[in-house]
Amino acid sequence: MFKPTTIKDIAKALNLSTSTVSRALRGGYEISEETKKIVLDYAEKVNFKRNPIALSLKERRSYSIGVIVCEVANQFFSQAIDGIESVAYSKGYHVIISQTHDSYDREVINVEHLANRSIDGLLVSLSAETKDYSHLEKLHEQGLPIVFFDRVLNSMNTHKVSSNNVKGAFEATEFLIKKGCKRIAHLANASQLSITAERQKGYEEALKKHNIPVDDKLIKYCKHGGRDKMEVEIAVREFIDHDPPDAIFVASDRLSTGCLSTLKKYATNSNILVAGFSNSELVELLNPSLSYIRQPAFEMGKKATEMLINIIESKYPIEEFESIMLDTTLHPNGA
Amino acid sequence: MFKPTTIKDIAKALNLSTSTVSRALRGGYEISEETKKIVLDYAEKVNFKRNPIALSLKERRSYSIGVIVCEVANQFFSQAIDGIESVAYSKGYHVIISQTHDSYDREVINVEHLANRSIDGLLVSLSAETKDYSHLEKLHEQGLPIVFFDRVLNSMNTHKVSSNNVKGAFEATEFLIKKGCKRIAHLANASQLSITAERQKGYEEALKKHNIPVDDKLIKYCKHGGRDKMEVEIAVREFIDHDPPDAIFVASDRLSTGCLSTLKKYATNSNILVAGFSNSELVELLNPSLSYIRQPAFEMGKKATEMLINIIESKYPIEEFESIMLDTTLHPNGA
DNA sequence: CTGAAAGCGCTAACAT
DNA sequence: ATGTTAGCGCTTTCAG
Repeated sequence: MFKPTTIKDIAKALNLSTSTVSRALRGGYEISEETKKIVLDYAEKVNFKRNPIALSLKERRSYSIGVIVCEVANQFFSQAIDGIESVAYSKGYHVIISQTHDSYDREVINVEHLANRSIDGLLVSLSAETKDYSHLEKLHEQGLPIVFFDRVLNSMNTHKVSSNNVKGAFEATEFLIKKGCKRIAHLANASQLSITAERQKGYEEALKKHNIPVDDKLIKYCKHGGRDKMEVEIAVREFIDHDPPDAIFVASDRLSTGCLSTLKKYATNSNILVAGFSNSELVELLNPSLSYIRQPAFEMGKKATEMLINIIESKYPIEEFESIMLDTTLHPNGA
Repeated sequence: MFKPTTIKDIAKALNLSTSTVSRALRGGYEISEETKKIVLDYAEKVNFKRNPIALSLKERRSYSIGVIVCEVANQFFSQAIDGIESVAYSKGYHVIISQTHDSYDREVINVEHLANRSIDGLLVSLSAETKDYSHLEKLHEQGLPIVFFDRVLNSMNTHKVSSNNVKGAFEATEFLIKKGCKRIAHLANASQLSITAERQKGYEEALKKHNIPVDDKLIKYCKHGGRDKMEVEIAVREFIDHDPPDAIFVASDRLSTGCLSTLKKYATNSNILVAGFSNSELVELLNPSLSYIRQPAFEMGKKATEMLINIIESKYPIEEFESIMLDTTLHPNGA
């Protein structure tokens, strides 16, 4: 069995008390250099590691933070996670990742699970299906630090990090307009998500600026965020099957690729331009091609984590919360 | 601050002893139905959750397993992780994911970190850079259960799960040959990886079967597994810059896409066929197109996790270890 | 059927 | 400078 050396083992072997060993190990100034050296050398020799579980129990904190995302396979989220880890590790925190696959049920289960694991704080990007927020609100009221990123819950009073979705969507839509498109459809994510409303706003503002009427029939929502491939295919086919648009503005990564697949399958020579949010590294290789809006995912992950650790380590309850917004970049592509 | 209810709180509130509460909570048969009901109801009411950290300390195990992969953004690994989670969750284990980004240093740090977090077992796919295995061997000798998947360490006596790389590579190479290709290059991963040797073996066997000589100049290794984009670009350009091959067989996911990018950039109309390992869901949309070998990633994750939990929960030390091999599937594509 | 007490590994008053 | 002790939350003998 896996039975690591404990402080007690060392104390016994060296004929010292556990507290002396403990203090020597953490370099307490009250311990003589001599003893310190003996202890340190011996600890080294037997490959001693303090048991973080015991520590957590004592300190009532685990030095780990939980992350709730829809899926790590999505490049936006894996890049954000890299950002999260970079900050967390440097401050001595462990990161526990949990995927909802855009399912509300999984989100509830995972949040509970993480809370049970005594995490010190939670980084959340909501699942596409989530409409009821009580699982998060309950924990927040109990004092668990929570920071939202990307898909935020506006009604909760805490730090939030997102990209400037309105502006990003506006730029992409205007780009399509300047390419000469008049009928621009919008393939959107689940309607209750913060990003959905924001991106739709940018889309509509661009249309209005250029005197193109907003047509509700040209807007479709995918309530499972594209987790179900068929829902994307159905939505796109409704666009193209009669009176097709000359462009589609797509609101998120998984939807963008789903949209391209459908176009490739059912509208091979259609010349429909597509612009959409995507952080995939493969975008440049795609055909049909995709003009894409890229979010500063790594940066967002970093910022959110810094904010979270600030709350966790703050001596006093925080009253003032920030909402940070980072700019996206548009990458034109294709004909 | 975040201070959950404890068993002690309940005991006090109900005027019982902590042991009675503890037993009632876990349905101990020695407790009267009446008391049990009172305790359960009250626990429900105050939203009591047992503290898993205290439990871990007591039981000397954490019901969590660590996973070491190079990166979650790689679809092969994210699919494998889904498989891992599906088994782990159903058996009551938590999954802690850790990325090496194919760096040896990160691998060492992460392994130590996980071991310190008192995980009950470790699932490992080696980083491309790793040549020294003492960080893993040390833990294994101390009794930590370890199961390898995909990039296995053959010299360690434990369970292993991989796909049938020799066969997969053979089929892909033979497919290229049957397409009429004669000069088939091989873009390989770091030479010390198990998968590299196996896939090269399949490649060479296919060539030999069809009486094509193996040419060392047509084989290039990427020692950072493509983490450094330039290394892929350099390798591919060496292939194509003079006397280009008519096909390239690529040994892994990141390399496959890197190879396509380079071809798109420097050999747009070359007609070089590419076949490679990839579990990306975007493959069908790529241009240039890629014939791909797909690994049963989800299945591999499941199997590896089942094996790991078997070791963890086994009453007796395990002596007989298995090496499972799963079949890949070839998906022809393009002209 | 219920309670008291010890112990998991570690730290931190509080002695000495 | 070092030792003793209590306690973090929970389970589990051992008593009653």
